[in-house]
Amino acid sequence: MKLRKLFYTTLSTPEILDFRKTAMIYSFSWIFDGKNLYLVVSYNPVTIAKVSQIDHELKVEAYSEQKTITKSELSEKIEITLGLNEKIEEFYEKIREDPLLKYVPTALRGARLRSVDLWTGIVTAICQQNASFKQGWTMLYNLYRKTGRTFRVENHDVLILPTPNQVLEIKPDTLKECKLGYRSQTLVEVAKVLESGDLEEDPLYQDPYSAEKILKKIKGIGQYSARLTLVLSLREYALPPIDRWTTRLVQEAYGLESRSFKTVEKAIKTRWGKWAGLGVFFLTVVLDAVPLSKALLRLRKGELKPRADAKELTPLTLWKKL
DNA sequence: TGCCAGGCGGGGT
DNA sequence: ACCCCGCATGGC
Repeated sequence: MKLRKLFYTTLSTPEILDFRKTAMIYSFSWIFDGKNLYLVVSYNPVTIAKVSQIDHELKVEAYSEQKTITKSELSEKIEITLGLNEKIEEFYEKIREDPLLKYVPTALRGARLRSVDLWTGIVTAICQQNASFKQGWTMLYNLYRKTGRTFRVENHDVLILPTPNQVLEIKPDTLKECKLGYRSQTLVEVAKVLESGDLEEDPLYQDPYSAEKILKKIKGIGQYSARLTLVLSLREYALPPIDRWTTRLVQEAYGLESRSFKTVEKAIKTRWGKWAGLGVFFLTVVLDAVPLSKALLRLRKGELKPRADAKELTPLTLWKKL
């Protein structure tokens, strides 16, 4: 399906913005092509923004099945998606000397988190459960490729995930081909909940504690997945998603006696404050999301910058590989 | 082969 | 409250 161009607008950028890195991090090839970032702005009607940087502005072109969005609505959407209004210098101030994140303000200066919609966020989190980074991103890739829909923006194909309703229609064999294993049941659970309209979205946007509680009601969504979803889709950083990987790295870096959840959470909140969730996100980027044993070796050697030359699959090279 | 990986829920204390 | 186990699947 080819989308029609509606209009374009421009957006002024904050002083600290590295558009290229922001666009690259954890993006598949259909999201970033090396120059343009393709963002799903709406599912109904499907509307995609093509974003590129020209001098000190962002050029934002809207493509859609139907004209319903206005220039100001689009601008606001892009600002939120790219976190252009976040005072990232406050975060940098907190982590300037941090044993885990000290290179974020330099090596990744201006990189922001590219947020996604709630549904895409939950699906992403499910794929990260009890699997390596590589396996998790392969699962998500399979879902897009085998069950997603393609929309053409000029000469570029943009994939979007099936809607919850569409997930419930996928044949079991097709879902199995995506290699989610037992996680596919959770995917179906989430699709059912979103489709039923039972998910109370309002409290999700009010305080993070009730948001976490609401998401955890879904069978298969625990604390980690709930919090990761909040980070990825609502830019809610107060509650850090803590997994085995983060736990061990934080324990080692800060010399914690215990690696209990409470101890690790407290250490993270103390160091990174209200930016805790963003800190966990960037921790995976600076360590190229390598498996735990390798990550620990890198920490001991002080190799806490992402490898620019990486030939492997990393958060920064995903767009070239998948 | 066997074990582990950005978890999770259920059943045992 | 905790502790422990099984759960698909792929990679080593």
